[in-house]
Amino acid sequence: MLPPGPSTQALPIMEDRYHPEKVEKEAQRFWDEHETFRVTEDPSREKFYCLCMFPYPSGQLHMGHVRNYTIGDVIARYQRMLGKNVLQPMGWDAFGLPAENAAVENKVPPARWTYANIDYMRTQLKRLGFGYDWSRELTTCRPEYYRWEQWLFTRLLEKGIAYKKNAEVNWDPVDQTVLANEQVIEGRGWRSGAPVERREISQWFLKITAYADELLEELDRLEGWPEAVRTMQRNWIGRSDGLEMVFDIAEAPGESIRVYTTRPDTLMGATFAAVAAAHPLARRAAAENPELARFIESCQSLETSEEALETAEKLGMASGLSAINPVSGEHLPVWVANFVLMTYGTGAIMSVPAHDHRDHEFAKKYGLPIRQVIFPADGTELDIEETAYVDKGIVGNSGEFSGLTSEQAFEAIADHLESHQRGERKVNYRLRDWGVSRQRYWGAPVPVVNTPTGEPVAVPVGELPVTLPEEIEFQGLGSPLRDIPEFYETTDPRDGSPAVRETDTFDTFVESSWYYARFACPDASAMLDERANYWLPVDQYIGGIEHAILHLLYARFFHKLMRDEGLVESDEPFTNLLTQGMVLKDGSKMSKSKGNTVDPQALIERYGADTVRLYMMFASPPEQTLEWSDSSVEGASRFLRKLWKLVAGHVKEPGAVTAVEPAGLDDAQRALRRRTHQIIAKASDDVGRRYTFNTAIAAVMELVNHLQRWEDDSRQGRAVMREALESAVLLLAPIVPHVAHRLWLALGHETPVVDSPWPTADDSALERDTLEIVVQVNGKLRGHVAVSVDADRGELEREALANQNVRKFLADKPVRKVIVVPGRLVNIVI
RNA sequence: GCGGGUGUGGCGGAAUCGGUAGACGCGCCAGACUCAAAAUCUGGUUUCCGUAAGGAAGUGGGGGUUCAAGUCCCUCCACCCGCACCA
Repeated sequence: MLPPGPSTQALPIMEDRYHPEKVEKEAQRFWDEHETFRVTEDPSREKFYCLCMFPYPSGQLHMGHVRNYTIGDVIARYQRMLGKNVLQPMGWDAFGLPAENAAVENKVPPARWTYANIDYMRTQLKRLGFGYDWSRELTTCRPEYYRWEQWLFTRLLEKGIAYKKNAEVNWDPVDQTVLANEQVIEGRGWRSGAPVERREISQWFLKITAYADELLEELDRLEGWPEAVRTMQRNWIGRSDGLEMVFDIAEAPGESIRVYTTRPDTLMGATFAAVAAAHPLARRAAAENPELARFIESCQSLETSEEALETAEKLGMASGLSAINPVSGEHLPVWVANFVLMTYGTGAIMSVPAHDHRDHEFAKKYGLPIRQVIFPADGTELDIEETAYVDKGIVGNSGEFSGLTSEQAFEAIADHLESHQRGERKVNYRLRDWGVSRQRYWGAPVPVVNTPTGEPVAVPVGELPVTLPEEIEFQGLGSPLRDIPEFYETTDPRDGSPAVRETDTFDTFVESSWYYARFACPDASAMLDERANYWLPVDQYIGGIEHAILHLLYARFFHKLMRDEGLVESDEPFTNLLTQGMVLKDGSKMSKSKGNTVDPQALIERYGADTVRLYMMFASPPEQTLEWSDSSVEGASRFLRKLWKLVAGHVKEPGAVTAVEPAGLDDAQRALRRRTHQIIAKASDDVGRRYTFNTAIAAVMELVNHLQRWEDDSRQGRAVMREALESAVLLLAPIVPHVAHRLWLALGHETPVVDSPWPTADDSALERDTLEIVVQVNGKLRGHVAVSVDADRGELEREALANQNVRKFLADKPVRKVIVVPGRLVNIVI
């Protein structure tokens, strides 16, 4: 009698041909009906939160989305097969400029356009079979979402983290509107074509710089992040440790400038000082110097962005004033220079041409002296007139500080100036506070009321959300909120006197900075509730490298804001980050403007979702760029047909299939079983640890190719075949879940494959009696020998020397040395 | 300029810890099936020499370490990404 097993049940009838559309509908209906991907918090189980960067609902999915979400779905389904409680949500980053542009073009309110896009893109995601918990879907343009960031903002206002200050915007003088950077094309307004002006207006900021150090330090601990992203963030934060010094102005007793340097050790090499054109001292000097005034004017009209700066020539003009070196008392001429930034440090620098490239270039151009005060520790002689020496070394020509190392001189000079109250150690950051207000309509309203005295007051919590009117006439000229009295007419919450509601909206990066947390508790009656601490941090975050800096930095910042508000316990939002590569065609990024896009929808309709998913995962590893190839998609489809046929043929054979009896296998059966388990081990490592899905798929393909030639229909022959087929289906299940669902049923299982455990390699199946060993002569491959696994070194050596082809090369030359790498090779050196 | 990365057949890619370079797929060539085509199956496919067995060369260029280098070190080149006067 046969032992009871899955094969004793009636098998569902299986068609000979693979019909992806039918199979996929069937699987998706099954998941829907069983609410397969709906999850709840379960402290008794290990959780896994897998998240892909949510899409902007631009109209339809593009290949980048498909790649991103396929990677995420494969990881989520794999983790589920490991038995974890897996959360994989999806939502919509729904505010943004394209909706406004589309509204102008199509005369449709941005809200309506956005919701229509969401509806269509949702069907596309569903068609691809991603295992999302749709009950948690969120849309950032809904008041029930953005009301909580408005709430947080009022808290930050109270804490002084949110504040108002003047900042520049792009102003279109013809359209009379503020332009986003993307709307400025070659310095002109995108619609009017008028040259864009810079205007200073009062705007809202979040004090991210208060968290600069924490954001920087924790990068070292984010070991699950790509080094490239961590480096980019480090550079973006740009911490520098230096000294801020006071230089008195010789011609104006009582006046001084503050100067920042990271190289106090070079102080005695300073031969002039330089200030930014916008520096108060420059303006003062210009008052009596029309030529200088003209120069300052010309600096300000210069393009301050793009390539203009890249090649900009260093220009400057002497101010006629001089600054006194606080250590030596030397008088240094003060120049106004276009390369000094008002926005960094103090807007004034000491210039040390000998040890700074910019100062060197400037000194050469204007004939200023160059004085070397740092010398290479190894005594190398330098031509300091030729090029600046910017490395650290030994200090010289510096009075009492001569002979010290750069590091010692830093400390000595800093101590000296601090003790005389002429300077202090100071840390500076490249990072600026985050300007969050936008003079745009399609965004979350900044929850503030502007009182007649000009003082902004937070909207009281009880009056939140401040809802954005959605049914509006949108012209694209300025924000329509300014034309809706029902929106802006309000009262001062403190005394009821008339006041004007803020019409600025938030930068859309605000919504995307905390959505990952809201997914944990999308219906919470607070910003977050205790469920957030079950799911957070996100175990695996997946998205494009283009978000390496801004989005990922802002989200980290928001996580800390929420932590300090007592909403989450963790310090960081994303434990592991995977940055997927771009999808290219003909060597360049797919884009509408280049006309090289491939529409995923057409592809899905033609081949089915599984083929598209398989191709995406097989074509290259996730972090690399993926070069699009139509014919390779064909290949993925071919493989699935082959697999289908193989399973169909196997289950059609009459008679039940027994379990494998390892002791009763012949050599060929043992070899097939070994291969199966080798591939389980390999694919598990590839999928689970390395995230190289392409090589996991290749391994399964190899197994399938082998199974195609398997003709042993004996009892054990069919048993090892069954085991191999089942393994292949399980290993592919996260990648091609629909066809795997169907094949798993056909193989007689009642538990759906999505809930079946990931296979594990059986060590005893991996054992073998003989090995093939490579024989080299002088490092060159000369032959193979089969040896028993327990052969010792001497035996290996004897076998190797006995090989015919090897002997041909040895001839009668003396063997100098034999290297034996057990289990691998023998190298004979002659 | 600074920082990071990549360079392997006709193409996408593999080679995980220094140990058989080119797995797997695409394409191409030949064959089987077919009236024919598609589909499918079988075999071949780095280059050069050779009917073959086999040999030589070969992982962007040059040099080095090692019994052994795509992998490690030095140097140069090309391309990609990020930052870009941050004192």
